[in-house]
Amino acid sequence: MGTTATESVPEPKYWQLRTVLVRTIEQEFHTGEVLPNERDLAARFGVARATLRQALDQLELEGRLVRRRGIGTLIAAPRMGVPVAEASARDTWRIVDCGTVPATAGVAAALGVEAGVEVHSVRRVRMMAGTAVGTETLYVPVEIMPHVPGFLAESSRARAMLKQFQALPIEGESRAVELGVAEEEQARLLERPPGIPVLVLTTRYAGEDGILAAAVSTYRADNCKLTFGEAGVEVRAAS
Amino acid sequence: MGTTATESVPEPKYWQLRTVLVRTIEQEFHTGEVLPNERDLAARFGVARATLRQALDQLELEGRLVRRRGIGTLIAAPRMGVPVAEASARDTWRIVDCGTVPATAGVAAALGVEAGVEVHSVRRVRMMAGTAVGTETLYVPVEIMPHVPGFLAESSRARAMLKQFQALPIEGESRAVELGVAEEEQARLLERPPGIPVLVLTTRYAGEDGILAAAVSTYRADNCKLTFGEAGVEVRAAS
DNA sequence: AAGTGGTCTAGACCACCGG
DNA sequence: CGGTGGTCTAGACCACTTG
Repeated sequence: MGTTATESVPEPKYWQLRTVLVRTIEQEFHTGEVLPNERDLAARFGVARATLRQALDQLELEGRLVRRRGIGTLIAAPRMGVPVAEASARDTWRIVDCGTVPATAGVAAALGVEAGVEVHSVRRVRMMAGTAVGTETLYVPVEIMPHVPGFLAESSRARAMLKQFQALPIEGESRAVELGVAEEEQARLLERPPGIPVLVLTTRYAGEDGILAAAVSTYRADNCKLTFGEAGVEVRAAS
Repeated sequence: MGTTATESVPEPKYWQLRTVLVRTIEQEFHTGEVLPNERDLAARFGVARATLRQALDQLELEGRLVRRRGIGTLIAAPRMGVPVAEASARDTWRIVDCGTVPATAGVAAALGVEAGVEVHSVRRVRMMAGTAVGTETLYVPVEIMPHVPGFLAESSRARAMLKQFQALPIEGESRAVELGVAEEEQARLLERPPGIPVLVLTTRYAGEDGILAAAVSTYRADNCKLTFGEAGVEVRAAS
């Protein structure tokens, strides 16, 4: 409603610039097209390159742009919808490794156990459209799954862990989503530099007597839109 | 900074700096404490202030720091868990305004109707611990709720709309979460400058014959962690 | 080799907060 | 007033991609 016309403090240049760029790319560019290079754009708008880059940073965070070193700045494709509900399709996941280690403080909190308790962990990468969109580490206390065979090759052991996990008497799940940045480990798995923004999804699997397992997933925030669909209510956005 | 000498591609300084700072603030600082000012920190680490700020930007995105103009940089409190399931507590919401307008392209897509169709909208701000943590705009096609009284004061009309919405025969909900930045409107409601990162939650309410309503919410990404099904056993087996 | 985005610097000025 | 973070500049060099 009446937005005050009086700006006691004029908006920063990079934000004005972003607004102009949003309009421009919505009206004059299509997915995959290349913007003029940063030096030209900065000159055209009469700002320093650093200021222009601040505006582009915003647009990249919104998923409107993709910047590729050595190539240029492109209009991004719409974000992929990544279903977070239980999925059967195992082939969209690639197992990375697994292990059995004492729980860190964070993991222990998610599992509702004491820090240091031994837990199994399986790390996977989620693939969509040929690219890595997310990582997941599943944690299950050894007490919950005591009979994981130890003599197998790592990939076989990981599969055994997942199979046992899927057989657990899970009664419910609770999830949380927050913003984070990819550290070295995740960044490598996502094939991106460290520091890229990610959506961090924490899932807790509850049984009758408490938490049976927990998973921490990171999804590329530039690429991905996490979807929580109730199976019956899926909407056909495709047309 | 004596780090590993041979990096095929040495990590950027700001990332190394972030790593150092993470360790420092985890070990030597508590919530609410104030870091040394940026100029001192930059000097201490032997980098330009802009580089130090790049590292602080990362930490702010992760919700570890809060920067206050004129005050300093503080260690942030842990993020608030914001339940996203249906809540009864209406008092945590503050109605802003409402209206009846043609659907924009985005809204139309969420509702599964054609752009331009008339829709009711109600805008609210979600308050937690005395601060605005999120905004929400609810959209319901006029066709679904044809009998909203038009002669009332705005606040009464908004309440009437919400009441009618809650009486709709909703059979299921599907949600999506993605990253965005707050534009002028949301930024004002959140009492923050434009451009702050937000988690954008899109909820679609489905009835038997299609989408009855949709809501677009934005939550401060620095502050908030969206939680789904906190109740522990809030299960909904798809059947 | 030429062109792109990514990083980094040194310095300046501004808006805000407190005493 | 002095101190803080926020913005902006002009320039430099690096890493990556393509021809």
